[in-house]
Amino acid sequence: MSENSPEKEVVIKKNFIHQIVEEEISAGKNGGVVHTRFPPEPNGYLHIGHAKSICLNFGTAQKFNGITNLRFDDTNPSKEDTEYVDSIMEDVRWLGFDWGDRLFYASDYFDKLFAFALKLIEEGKAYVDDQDAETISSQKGTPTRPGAESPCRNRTVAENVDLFMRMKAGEFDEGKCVLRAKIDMASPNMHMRDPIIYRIMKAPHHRTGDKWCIYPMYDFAHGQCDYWEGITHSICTLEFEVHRPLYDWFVEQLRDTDYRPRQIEFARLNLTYTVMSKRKLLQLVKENYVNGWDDPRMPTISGLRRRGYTPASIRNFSDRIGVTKVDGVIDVALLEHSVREDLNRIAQRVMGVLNPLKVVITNYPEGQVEELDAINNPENPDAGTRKVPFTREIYIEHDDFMENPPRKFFRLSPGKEVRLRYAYYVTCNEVIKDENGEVIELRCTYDPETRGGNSPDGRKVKATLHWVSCTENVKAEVRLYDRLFTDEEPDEHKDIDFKEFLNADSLAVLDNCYIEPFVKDAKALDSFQFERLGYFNVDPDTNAEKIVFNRTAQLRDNWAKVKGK
RNA sequence: UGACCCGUGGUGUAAUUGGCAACACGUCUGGUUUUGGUCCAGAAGAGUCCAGGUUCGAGCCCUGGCGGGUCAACCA
Repeated sequence: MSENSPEKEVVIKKNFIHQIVEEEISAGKNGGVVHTRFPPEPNGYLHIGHAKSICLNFGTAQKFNGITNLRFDDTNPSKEDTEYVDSIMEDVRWLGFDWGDRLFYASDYFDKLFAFALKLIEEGKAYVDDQDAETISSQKGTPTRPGAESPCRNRTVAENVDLFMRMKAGEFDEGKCVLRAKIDMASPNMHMRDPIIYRIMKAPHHRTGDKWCIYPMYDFAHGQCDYWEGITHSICTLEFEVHRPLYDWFVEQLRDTDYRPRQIEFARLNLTYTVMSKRKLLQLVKENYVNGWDDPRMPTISGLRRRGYTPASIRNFSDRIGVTKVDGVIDVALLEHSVREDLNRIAQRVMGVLNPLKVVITNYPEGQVEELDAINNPENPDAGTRKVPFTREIYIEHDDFMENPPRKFFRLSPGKEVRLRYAYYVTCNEVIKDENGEVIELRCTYDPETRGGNSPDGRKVKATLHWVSCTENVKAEVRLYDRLFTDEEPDEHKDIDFKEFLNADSLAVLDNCYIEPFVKDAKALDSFQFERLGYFNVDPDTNAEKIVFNRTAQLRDNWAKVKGK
């Protein structure tokens, strides 16, 4: 894809996080250093919601001359996998961000975390609880009722150290005991009621192998990792807001200087007509409602990439939607607008017929092939021109012909003259139908004087149609996508499963499409505008036998609106 | 019902330290056009959840309501 034209800059409004950072810098906090991190758990593919977070974290650092770490939050080996690690790195890079040499894993800190846990035990701030999960849970209380203290709460330090060492040594089965921070079972904040910080999990870890059979919980790892990496702003989503006191509590136990990372929460992205939770996306993949994580209908970054979205379009989208603590829903139309905007500027134009209707130009010489000049991108004169072959028999779009057209139909109909883009004016003389009365061919005549598309006598036509030669073309399969769900918020219905709203027509495969020869050497992911239709890119399923296109987005279509009324 | 968070056109965001609500998407008009695209011009649409209060003046401050969200995994 050509990236030659300058990227349109979306005006980024100063969001509340920028404002906080700005105030801290002018107050001299952290010596003016801004250091963020993007901390995905490698248990699934990244989606457009993560893109928002990536743009926020990397973007905030960039804005204030800071840097950003990539850190995998891999504290739960039972769910995590290197497959996800690889895809996440690919996606972040593809979006256009660089973490330099600062690639980290929470598992890098397992030794330090263990030592810190031991320190808490020695200070009487943590204890081993060997009650079963259910009992511990029942002692937690409820949001409105305080919890009860565990009978294990007052073990001696020596006892706790011994037990914890034996947990580490693998002497206990999974679920036999846990390490808990000793904070406050009566706290109005559930997360402060002696949270579990280590559990036994006899699963090999994708990085540490069999070294550990106990693993730290998220709350016991995240803030500490931030602290050790010198993170200044730990930006996360709203649901972690209630975790913040705990985050601060651990950092407070750990720190030996004035420095502490600050957790700031923002609202996660929701998009209309889709779902964004990893669990639900995983379900769509596992249960084959879509063809994998990178199915072009998925809101995953890999899906959007395969669909033909550009990194710039996603970054612009992220900038436009803003950052707040209001939990809202963004209209997908805004995302679609962002790709159209970017692709309009950079996409090579080409003509392609998706639903062909054969047209024979009866007064055009048989066997003649003319090479006509076509503009590659009217938005970018530097893109130049190309030749398009014209012949006696061509295909036009079936929708561009109507035997009995309504008032505002400008396209071809019996007796009417239209322009074939970059070619000639043609007039429809005859309609040929099959035994079912379906129109299968048109007989037209052309005006040789109108070569290139203009009439010397100044005669105007109302419409310009795209076309492809019947003999000089590339045959293609084209996959048309529609929204995956029929409901604006498929997972916001109390009693209806989101899958009930799956759109049965979200994918339509057309295998009788003809594209002008220009695309014959196109490579996977190359984007084109098929004039008058939309943006299409080459799917990786393309091989020597057939070229496959995905429709990224349709062009705005006023006729469709008129027709709809 | 405990704690924490949130409440501005249809949607998402703005509104300098309080000064007559702005931008984008969407919608609707019209113009240009060899893409019914792009582009250009314009319109409709909120009086800022409600009620009090402070003030010459409140979307911004105070009080009290109302509405919504999050939190009770050995997930993150």
